[in-house]
Amino acid sequence: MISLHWKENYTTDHIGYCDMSHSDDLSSFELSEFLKFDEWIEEDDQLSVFPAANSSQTPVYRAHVIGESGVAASSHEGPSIAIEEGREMKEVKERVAFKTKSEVEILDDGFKWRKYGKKMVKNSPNPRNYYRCWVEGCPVKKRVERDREEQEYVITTYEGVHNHPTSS
DNA sequence: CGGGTTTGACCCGCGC
DNA sequence: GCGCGGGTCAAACCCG
Repeated sequence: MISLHWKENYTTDHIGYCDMSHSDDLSSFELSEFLKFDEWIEEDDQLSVFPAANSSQTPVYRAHVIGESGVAASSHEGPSIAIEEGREMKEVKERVAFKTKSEVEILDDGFKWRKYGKKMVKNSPNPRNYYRCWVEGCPVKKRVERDREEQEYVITTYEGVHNHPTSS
């Protein structure tokens, strides 16, 4: 039913990010299918699903999991959105966060990003970087910061949905 | 010279 | 109303 696969240029060092292809009802798939792929995801974390920007014909959705542990303190808001086949997607401010084990903070996720800000966050020795999607008219933004207590992890927060296919 | 990045200023919502 | 924290702007800066 649900098959998961890592983006091919990611190694097993990277967690919490994957594409998901499906056959039937998206709103009722088992969260537990996800769990075995990611030790960070908690049982009661919310799952949000939205169409991945890709040019293929088969319906491919990108899924992220958001939970208390992965959300920057001030930005927590329920991202829950259910998508039904053939239904128009609801207009919501989509905001998803995931955590990646990595030494570098520049993770190639298939999109081009343009940095527009940097900020020191309170109670953290690490700066937070702000990026906007490079494509004209695309509303997507992302924040990248290193986890406060687990320095080997990078927290990336996406906001919005790409309105174009991935370049590169 | 041109584009993206840097970096301090600015702005805005919120709690006191 | 004011100060603080977080997000954004934009002019200077950097590097090809």
